[in-house]
Amino acid sequence: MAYNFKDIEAKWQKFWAENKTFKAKQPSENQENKNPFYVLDMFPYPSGAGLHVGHPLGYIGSDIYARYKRHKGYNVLHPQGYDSFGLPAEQYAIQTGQHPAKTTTANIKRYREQLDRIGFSFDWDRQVRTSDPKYYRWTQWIFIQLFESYYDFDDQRAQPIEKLINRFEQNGNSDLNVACDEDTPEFTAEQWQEFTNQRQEEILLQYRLTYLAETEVNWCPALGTVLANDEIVNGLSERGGHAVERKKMNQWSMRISAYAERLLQGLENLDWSESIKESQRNWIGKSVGSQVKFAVKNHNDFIEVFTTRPDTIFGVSFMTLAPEHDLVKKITTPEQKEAVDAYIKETAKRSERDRLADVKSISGVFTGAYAEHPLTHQPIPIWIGDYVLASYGTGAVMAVPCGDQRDYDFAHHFNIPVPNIFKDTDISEAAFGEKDDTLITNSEFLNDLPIKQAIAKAIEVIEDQGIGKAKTNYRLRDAVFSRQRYWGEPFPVYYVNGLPQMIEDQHLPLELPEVDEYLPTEDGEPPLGRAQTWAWDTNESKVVDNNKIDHKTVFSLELNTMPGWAGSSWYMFRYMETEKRNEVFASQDALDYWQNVNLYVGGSEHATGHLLYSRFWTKFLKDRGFLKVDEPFQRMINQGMILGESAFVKRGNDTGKFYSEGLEIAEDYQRIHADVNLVNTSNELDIEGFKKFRPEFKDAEFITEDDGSFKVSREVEKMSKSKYNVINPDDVCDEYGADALRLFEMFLGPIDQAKPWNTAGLSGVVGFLKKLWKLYHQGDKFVVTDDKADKKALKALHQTIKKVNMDIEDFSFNTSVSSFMICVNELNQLKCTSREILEPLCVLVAPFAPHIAEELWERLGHEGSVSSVPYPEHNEKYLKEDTKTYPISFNGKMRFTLDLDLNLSKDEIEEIVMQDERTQKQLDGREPKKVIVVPGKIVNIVG
RNA sequence: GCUCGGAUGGUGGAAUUGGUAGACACGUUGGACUUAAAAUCCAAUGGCCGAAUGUGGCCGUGCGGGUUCAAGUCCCGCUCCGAGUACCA
Repeated sequence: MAYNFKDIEAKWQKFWAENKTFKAKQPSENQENKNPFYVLDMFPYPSGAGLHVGHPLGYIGSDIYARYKRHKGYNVLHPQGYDSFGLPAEQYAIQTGQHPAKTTTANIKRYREQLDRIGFSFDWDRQVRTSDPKYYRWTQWIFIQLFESYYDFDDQRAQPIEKLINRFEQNGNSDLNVACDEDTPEFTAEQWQEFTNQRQEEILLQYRLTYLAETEVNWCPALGTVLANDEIVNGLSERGGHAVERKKMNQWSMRISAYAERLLQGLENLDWSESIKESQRNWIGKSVGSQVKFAVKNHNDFIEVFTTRPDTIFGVSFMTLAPEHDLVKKITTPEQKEAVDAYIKETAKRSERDRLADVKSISGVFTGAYAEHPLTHQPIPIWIGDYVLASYGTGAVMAVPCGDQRDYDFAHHFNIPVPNIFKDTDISEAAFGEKDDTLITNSEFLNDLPIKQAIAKAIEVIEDQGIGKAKTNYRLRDAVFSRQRYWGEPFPVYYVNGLPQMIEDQHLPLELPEVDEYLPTEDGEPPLGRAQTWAWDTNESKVVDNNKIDHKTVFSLELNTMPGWAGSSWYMFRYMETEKRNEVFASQDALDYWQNVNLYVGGSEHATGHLLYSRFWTKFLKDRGFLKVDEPFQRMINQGMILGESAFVKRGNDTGKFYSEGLEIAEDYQRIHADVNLVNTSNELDIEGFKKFRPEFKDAEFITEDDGSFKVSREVEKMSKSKYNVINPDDVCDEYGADALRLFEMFLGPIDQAKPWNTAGLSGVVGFLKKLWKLYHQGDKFVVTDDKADKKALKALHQTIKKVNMDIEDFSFNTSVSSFMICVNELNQLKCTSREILEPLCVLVAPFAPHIAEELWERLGHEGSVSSVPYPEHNEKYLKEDTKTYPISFNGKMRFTLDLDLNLSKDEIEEIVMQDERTQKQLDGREPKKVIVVPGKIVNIVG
């Protein structure tokens, strides 16, 4: 019987679904007392385009691992769900008027169908959707917990806000070491008691882990909305090409900066790639230095700067403020006002990224004001420049042009003096780069000190004189948490006298209201501003019509929604719960049992977003006693992207004719994407199909090769709908089967690398599956014998077992597939039919190609699924070699090989090699200088 | 710009982590089977040169240097490509 993947795959997918083969057991159901193991994929955003072959790459890898762990006797939790809030659904809603919930549901259905065809061992009973009110009820709940908490640096943990209020009442806030806004005023216990309730609430907001603050956004006046950086192309909005400017808005923020140190330290114990950990380290950006105050002349103000190089303080020749810095307006002199205002207006048009990336154009304006150097008391001109960002550090720098290239360039550009404070150095061409042994000069008490000591001394003096203090700074900024969007979680917040109030836990979820359109309102309010029924009745504890707002018992609700990362920051814990999802985000015994994700698989592009926010929320939930674990993802594997092989046709600019790739073309031409589904493996285009593919090509003329074929050129690009290079996994499953798709995706290369998809290569794994099937069959008959296995066959099998076990642990699946091929080729050659070989082989391939394995397992006479059968383990006795083919090298170049007994000593090997006539021939009479013998590896003769 | 990756035959990639570069596949070429095609099987396949039923030589892992008996692998300096860059997910 021929290998019929269609019937086999449908049969076993049905079997798995009906028998709930991959259901993970909760602790109470876990009679066999298996150890838990949690394998998780980063859940997908269900886009309208559906899955392409790039998406399942990581899922296949994690599925192999999950199946492997089941074979190893673990109770495996391997769930899947959807990150179903997001911009694309909202964009689509704006264009079509369709409710995003509707399109999202349809997209999810399509995703599910596609996923089901690939044979994943997901426990679908546990799926989550972030846009489901039953789910986001708990996202809102976590938000409230954050609101009700502050961070204590002495305890290194979050604490309930009541504890802080208590401390205010006892001692005021002067001797607290807790996270708060920079500009929080000091007060005594007496003052606190005398503050109005309103004032107290305002102060508490400066401590809460989620708080309201003015933050900058990309505002598009024409669209009346805030844009993501993604929606801005070359400084203009992607939709409509309108101008975009930076604008301050009052928004919710998350005080993630309080966790900077713990997020940094926690990386040490994670089994993640060093590169991702390094990215997070750099993102958190810890730097040690000092904060210094510069008084502004003729004003009662100070400019605070942070510097990692306080030793260079005598090299300061100007200061630069971010154009958005609060002091700018205040200190600018009347003469400079016009220039400063114009400059601020110009910078408002540039994104932060543009400002940082552009190091070539130097721009800035003098404010007319001077600061006083805190040590020399000399006047220092204060400039503004867009290379300084308001959101980083204090938004101001003390410029030391002799030591910092940007300051150096700025000084030269504006003819500002560049005093040199580095002894015996040349700064005529460029700023001086740091060297440890350099001495400081022209710096009073720092003279002739090397840099390290000068830094220490400078901090000492700065602290003594009360002009600053040692400080550790982090680049990590608090995360803006408000979005002016419809399709996100509503905040469980209403406003009384402009102050936020939380809706009580028992009244959650606060569900998204209906709106007539998904656009902002006329006066620039977020889409929720369109809702007619969006007010909170505190007596009834429910949402009521806006016209009932009386600011006494009925108040307006928050109009912003939460960002995409809200729901994805805690979903890994939701999967742990099955029964009590309405009562808790996850129950304690489930959390205790599953702990955290043992293996997380997803893209490295989330390095500093999702992966940092999830760690933050996990730490917070642990601090407040809701979790026992400090980290969400213990081990992580990052899959690379699968790229598409785009096809291009050449179209003449003048004649509009299409030319086959090999032809000489007289006129200028354009390269146009052709749908890759219209091109065969020999790069020949289906001309008729192409004419139908886009109506405007209907009557086009095609100039073919001499043999009548029309060829396209190929180029590797990102797989995307707009490039017409998308390969749909459904099509691959239809034509070759899910097992072939799974094997091929793994065979393509290392899971963590980007690599192009090439459908032609599929025939390799299809051939393998056929050969595997053939091993168990003779003609139409299933034939497996109880014959004693051949020694060679045992060796082939056990080599493969050893290799595959190692490979799975290392996530090196491409080499596993290779070794399966080698093994099957060998067994076919040996005409092996022995059960002793074929039964373990079947289990061995099961995680990779589960459908064919289940079928063969059944044919081998077993009942039930192969998926929990113990995984084969290799036996060294079948692998033992007693000889080794030694490469014999001369000066590092291999000249011939020699089979030698592995038990030979170094000297014996050397003797045999030297006696070999080929050695004498190579040496050609020369006397070797040295003979290097590495037993079991190599012989190298030097001379 | 900054941060993090990557680069090996015509193609995807392998190389026990410093020890025979190119495993395994795809593709190509030749052959077997066939009226023919598909499927299947067999053989060859990094480049150049030399041989001509001898198994030999040179070059070769993005580029330029270095360390070493030995470098795809380690070090220094570049080039190009990809990802992230704080409101895409």
